[in-house]
Amino acid sequence: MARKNSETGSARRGRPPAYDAETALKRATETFWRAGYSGTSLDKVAAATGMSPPSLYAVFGNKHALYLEALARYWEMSLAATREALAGDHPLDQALMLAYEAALSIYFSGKGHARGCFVVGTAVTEVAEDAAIRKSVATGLRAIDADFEARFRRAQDKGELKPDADPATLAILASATMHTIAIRARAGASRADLSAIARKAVKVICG
Amino acid sequence: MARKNSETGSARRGRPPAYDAETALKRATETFWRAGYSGTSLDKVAAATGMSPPSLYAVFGNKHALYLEALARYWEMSLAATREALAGDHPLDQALMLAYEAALSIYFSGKGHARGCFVVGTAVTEVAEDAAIRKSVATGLRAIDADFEARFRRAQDKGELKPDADPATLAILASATMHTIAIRARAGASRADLSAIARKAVKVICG
DNA sequence: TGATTTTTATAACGACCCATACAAATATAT
DNA sequence: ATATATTTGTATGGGTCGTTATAAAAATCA
Repeated sequence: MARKNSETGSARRGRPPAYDAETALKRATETFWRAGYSGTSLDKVAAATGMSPPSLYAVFGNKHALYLEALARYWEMSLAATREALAGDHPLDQALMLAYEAALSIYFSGKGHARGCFVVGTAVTEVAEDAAIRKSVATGLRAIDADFEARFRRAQDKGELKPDADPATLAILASATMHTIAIRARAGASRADLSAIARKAVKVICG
Repeated sequence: MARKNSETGSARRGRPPAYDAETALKRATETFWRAGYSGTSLDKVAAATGMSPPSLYAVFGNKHALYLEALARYWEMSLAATREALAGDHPLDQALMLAYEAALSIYFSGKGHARGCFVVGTAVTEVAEDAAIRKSVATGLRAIDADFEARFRRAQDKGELKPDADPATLAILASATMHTIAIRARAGASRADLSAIARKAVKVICG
C-alpha cells in the first residue's frame, strides 16, 4: 500500500504525495472508533484526514478496505500491548494488571468521552453481516485467549498457580474481564472503577 | 403508544389500524439486531414490518425513538429471563447455568447466523455518541450486576459460598462471563462451546 | 347520507451516501 | 522543452438516507 522508493535511490516519477498514509489511517481509525463503521461516512473520514475522497480511494481502495486495515492495525497494536504486559517476569497478578492497565490506556485514549475497545465498540456490530470483519474478530479473540492461556501455563509451571487450576479456563475468565471492561468503558464507567474491577477479578482468577 | 379502547366499549372512530404495534416492534428489533442502528435504514424496517414509513412514524415517532423502544423492550425481556433463572431455589452453580443458558437461547434465537446480545451487538456502538442509548445501556448493565450480586449474597447467607467471598466481585465476574459469551456468540462461536465456557467459568466463580 | 376521525399508501423533499470522471498540479525522464 | 507518471482537488453521478406533505381509504357519529 505504501510505495517505498528509498531503497532504489531514484526518486519517484509523478507528483509527490501530500499525505502520509500512516497518519491518515490513524485519523480514519479515530473517526470509525467514535461512530462505528456504518455510522461513519467517507466524507467524515475525508474531513478527519484532510484528504479528498479520490485520494482516500487511491490509497486504501474503498471504505470497507480502509476499515479492515484500521481493524488489522488495531489488533496488532492491542495484541502487542497485551503480550508485552504478559511477557515480563512479574508475578502473575501484576502481569495481568499490567495487561488491563495497558488496555485501559487504549480505551481512555483520545479526547472527550472514553471510546472503549475499537473491536468491541465498532467491529462486533458489523460481524453479523460482514464475513471479513467476522474473521478478523474471531481470529483476534482467539489470539488473546491463547496469550492469556500461555501466561497461565507458565505461571503454573513456576508454581504461581495451583496444580489443579485449568489455564484454558482462567484464560477465558481473563478475556472475559477484558471484554467487560471494554464494554463498560464505552458505556461511561470511570477508569478508576474499571481499574478496581480488574484488580478484584485478578484476585479471584489468581486464586 | 398503543391506544386501547376495549374498556370503554365504544369502538374507535377512524380507520382501524392494519398493523399491530407489538409485532411491528418485534420485527423492527430483528432488523436492528442484524445490521445495528446505523446500518439499518427505515426502508429496511418498513420492509420487515410491512408498514409504510408514515405508519411507522405515526406509531413510533422516528427511527431513534423506535430503536430506543426496541432497546427498552430487550432489556425488559433479557433482565426478566436472568431474574427468573436466579430466583428459584436451585443450587448456586445451577442457577448461574440457568441464567447463561437462558441468555444463549436469546443469542441463538432467530434464523441463520447467531446474533448474540442485542445490547452488545447494536447499542454499544452507538453509546459513544448517543446519550439516550448510553443511559439505557449503563442502567441495564448495573441492573444485571445487581441481580447477580443479590444472588451471591443470598448464596453466602445460605452457606453456599465461602464467608470471605465478595458478592460484588463475583457479580462482576458473572457479568463478565455473560459479556464474553455475548461477544463470542455474535463472532461465530458455537452454542456448545459457549455452554462449555459458561460451565467452566461457573466452577471458578463458585469456588 | 354526510361530517368527522384516524390510518393508510404514494410520492417526493433536501441531505447525504459511496464512488468516480476529469483536468490541473507537480514530480522525473528524455 | 517535451513527454511521461503520479497525486491532487473539484465537481458530480446515481442511489439511498430520514422524514413529511398529501390525499385516498375506512371506520364511527350525527
